[in-house]
Amino acid sequence: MSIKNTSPVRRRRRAPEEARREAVASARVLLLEGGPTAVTLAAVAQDIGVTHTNLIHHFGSAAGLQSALMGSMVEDLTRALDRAVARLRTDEGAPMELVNAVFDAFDAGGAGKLAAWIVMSGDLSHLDPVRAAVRGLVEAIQEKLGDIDPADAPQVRDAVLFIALSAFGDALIGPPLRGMLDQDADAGRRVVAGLLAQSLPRAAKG
Amino acid sequence: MSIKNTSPVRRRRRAPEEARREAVASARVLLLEGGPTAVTLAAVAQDIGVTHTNLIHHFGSAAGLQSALMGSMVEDLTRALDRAVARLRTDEGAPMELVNAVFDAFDAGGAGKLAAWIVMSGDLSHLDPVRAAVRGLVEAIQEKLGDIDPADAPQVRDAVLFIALSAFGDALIGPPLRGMLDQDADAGRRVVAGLLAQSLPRAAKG
DNA sequence: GCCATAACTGACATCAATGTCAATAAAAAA
DNA sequence: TTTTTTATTGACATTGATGTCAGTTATGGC
Repeated sequence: MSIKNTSPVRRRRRAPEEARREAVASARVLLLEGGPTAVTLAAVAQDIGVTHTNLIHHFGSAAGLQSALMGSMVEDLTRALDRAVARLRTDEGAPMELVNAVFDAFDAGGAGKLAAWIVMSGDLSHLDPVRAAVRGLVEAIQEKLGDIDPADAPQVRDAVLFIALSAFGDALIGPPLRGMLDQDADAGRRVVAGLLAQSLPRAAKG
Repeated sequence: MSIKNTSPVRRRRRAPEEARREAVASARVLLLEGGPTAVTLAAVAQDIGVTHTNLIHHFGSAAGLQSALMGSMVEDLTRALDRAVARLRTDEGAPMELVNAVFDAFDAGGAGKLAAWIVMSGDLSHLDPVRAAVRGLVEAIQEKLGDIDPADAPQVRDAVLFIALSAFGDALIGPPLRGMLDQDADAGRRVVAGLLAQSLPRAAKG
């Protein structure tokens, strides 16, 4: 007679939001450590201790997981930019503060690298939330400058474009490029802040 | 009795260098059109009309093909930077010329996107040839400025750093970012050139 | 012309990633 | 408690990318 040794396997069961949160967090680490190809269902599943089928259940597909990852990191980038805006609106921060905030936004959690991945993958729709944050940055700077000559308004947009391009570039190739030029880690920020101080239109401070 | 219908299949046979050149050219197009995941042995093989086994024969492995692609595009980037240096040494070019040259170098043939791919893939050794080109750029600018105060030397390195960061950033996210700010296609170059004119140390022109 | 070299191919084998499906177990609802 | 819902799993199937191998054909050197 065969003994049915059906020892009931204990399972942990998390709320769907928690399950998704855990998976996205793991996927983010994998992306930054091993690049885009490292983000696979199997890798994430093993990392957080579930089966890859479980991930498909929660995200629908591998593309769904990647999409959720993009959304999460774009959200973080947007939040970081919004924080920079808020700080700009309250403080009397020098240009260096603004530059640091934007550089940090692109650097923290590999947001810059992720943005590059999104661009290279082709679907730019994930970047939509960034648009509002960038425009908020423009408005905040304009307000901070007080009443500026309307003719100087384009300069603010130029400044934001320049800071964003530099911060993005720094997040991706900053380390190797600074190595080529024997520059320290803060060189990018320092240079950009210096240029910004020269170029931003002066205005009557509040 | 079976008739051996061995109609001899006609094959074309190229010199190995030509075969490699064709494959790398195809791989580059695939990379820029479809992103890193689009560069597969099967895709390249079908594109140039050979079998994927043939590519393995010439490049040893898929990684070998990717490495050759990286080498090819880094070579192009280096050449473009060297051309910018040469132009800088002969002409009386305005800052805008220099900025255009560097922006073009990162833009042409998707060099910037490829550099991002290399960085995200993790093996930075492929970027080694760029180091010499970047340093050459610094020296060329210093010569062009003539005898500058030695105390101003760091400013040249700073200038190269922010031009390179901006050009690289522009090559990757320039289009979508400019879209967010309602800027035209030349905005990035214009802003950087303007800042450059302000920041470079003045010196007695030859 | 003849032969050695190597460019080239087709037919496999392998592995990883994705996805399907039925069954199971945990939690909520009744 | 009983029922329903659903998070979770294991056992498949499928597809694509990579790689191996033996054999075939083109080309240069003799």
